[in-house]
Amino acid sequence: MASMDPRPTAAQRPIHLKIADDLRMEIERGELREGDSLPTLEQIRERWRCSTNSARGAINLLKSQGLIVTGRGKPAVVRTPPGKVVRSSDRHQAEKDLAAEPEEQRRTVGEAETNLGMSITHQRFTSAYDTIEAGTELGDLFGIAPTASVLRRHYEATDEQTGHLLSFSTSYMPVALVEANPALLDERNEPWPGGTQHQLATVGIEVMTILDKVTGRMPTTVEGQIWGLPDGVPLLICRRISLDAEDRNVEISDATYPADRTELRFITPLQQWTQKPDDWNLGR
Amino acid sequence: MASMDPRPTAAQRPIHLKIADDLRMEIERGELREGDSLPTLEQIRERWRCSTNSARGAINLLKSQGLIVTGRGKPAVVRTPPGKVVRSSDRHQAEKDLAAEPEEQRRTVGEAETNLGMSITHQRFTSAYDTIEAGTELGDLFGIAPTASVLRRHYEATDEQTGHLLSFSTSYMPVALVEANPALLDERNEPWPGGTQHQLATVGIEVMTILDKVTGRMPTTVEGQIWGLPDGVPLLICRRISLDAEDRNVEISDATYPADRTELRFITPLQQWTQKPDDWNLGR
DNA sequence: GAGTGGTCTAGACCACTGT
DNA sequence: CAGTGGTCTAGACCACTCC
Repeated sequence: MASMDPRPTAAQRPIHLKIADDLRMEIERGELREGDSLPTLEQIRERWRCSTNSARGAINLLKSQGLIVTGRGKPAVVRTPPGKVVRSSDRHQAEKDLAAEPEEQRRTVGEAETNLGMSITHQRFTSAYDTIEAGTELGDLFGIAPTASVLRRHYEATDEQTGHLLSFSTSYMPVALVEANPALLDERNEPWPGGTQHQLATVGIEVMTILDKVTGRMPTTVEGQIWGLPDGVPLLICRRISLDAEDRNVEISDATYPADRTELRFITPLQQWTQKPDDWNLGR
Repeated sequence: MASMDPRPTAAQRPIHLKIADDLRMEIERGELREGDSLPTLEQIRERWRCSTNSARGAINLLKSQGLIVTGRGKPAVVRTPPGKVVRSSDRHQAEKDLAAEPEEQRRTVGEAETNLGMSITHQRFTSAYDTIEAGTELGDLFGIAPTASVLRRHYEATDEQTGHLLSFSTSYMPVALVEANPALLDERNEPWPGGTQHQLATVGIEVMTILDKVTGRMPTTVEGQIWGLPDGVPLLICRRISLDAEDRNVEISDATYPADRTELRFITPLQQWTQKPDDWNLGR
């Protein structure tokens, strides 16, 4: 098997890969720790006897893998991953419970509080509503005509100091479902006390199941800028579908999260065995 | 605000970013479709009047964002994302149900069948057991001493044709929990009919809750090779913790998935409202 | 102002694809 | 064997940080 392998030998392996591997091993062995400076380009050139561009190739590779961060005038340093903010699925039940509370209760728990361990005063929260045609994708999901109207609600929060995004999501609901309560179509009613689940309640909809679909991809250049992401940090992409008692899709929400500072957490309760397996507790 | 912005003007913006943006816009506008060839380096040099290295810079950027794939001798092409394999949390309940079935039932449903829509004959499945010290991280999670023994089970499946990884996971269980049934410590008993939940049943443990923690990061060079990943594809990282009726952690499983071909799906059932919200069904 | 990374050029050679 | 991308060199200039 190894003999069939057309891999280049060590000698002809690209030098920038060799450099990057050596540096990565130093990081993994702890010789370079978080926050430490990497060798300068000059030092890399001497140590591995290569040109500037090859040294840069190695640095770029490590950067694109999220291992280091760089900046003009400063040496590249080993990246210190930020702490992760947890977004747990038990929030779904908590929001449903909240929606059944009387208004004065609901008011006390704001929407913005969903967002991170950051002081609310430093974030700017915006929401915008519009109405669009469903199109084929949303039409299929909601089981409505592609020409039917869909209410699109866009939410984002930004850090006032840095201007960077802190949260970003878009929600879709069929207009036919919510127009019975015109207040739901007006963005001036945001933030709505009790959130989406209470909004749906005002038109007689109780959400019974929530389905989260999670995947990931790299940000575009623009996305990297607006989130303030260093190179090499992926985005987590989450589509949340809310279903009512008849398993109708009543709301779809798309959200993106920076993977380096986000942990999505999902809890699955299992039903108790009605009958234990026949070799239950063999051990005693 | 804009006036304070020290961003370079269009003129002094790095040329490789400009090239990459222009090409990305062509892709987004549909002028370049999936599978289409990008301009050659030569053409880029002419069109944007730059050097080879700058043209390469643009190509590398688009590649690291997962938008294109490249190969020697072939022009770069717009990437066609592979179909996504769904991994749903309802499998947790299905596995629990299976574990309660008699052995002949359990045998019919193999472990390998968990893996993708691929013919089983073309994949090679391996498992390896060893016993390690818990260490502080696992010790904390299991509530055992850092010096206590933990059974580590490693599973992977590879595509026999390409040699690429198809699935990869590592599972941890405290030895103290499972040693009552010595068969559990022997990797020659893999694949175990009924899976981990049945294995735990033989030592008197019923899993009642499963907690999934999901995040993402870029693969290292080696990880990219063994999964056969093109550049610009992140890994989804999933840690699954199984809890018994007393909320003890009884098993921890770490798995990684290539984000471009994986969708993780989580279902959250909500409890019915005992009392409808007081402005229920305002609309009629 | 010295040191550092970021950008850029012009051109060479090699590895691979496809005709 | 022509065309293409991958690697590499040697060196220039600029932007930025830190002393």
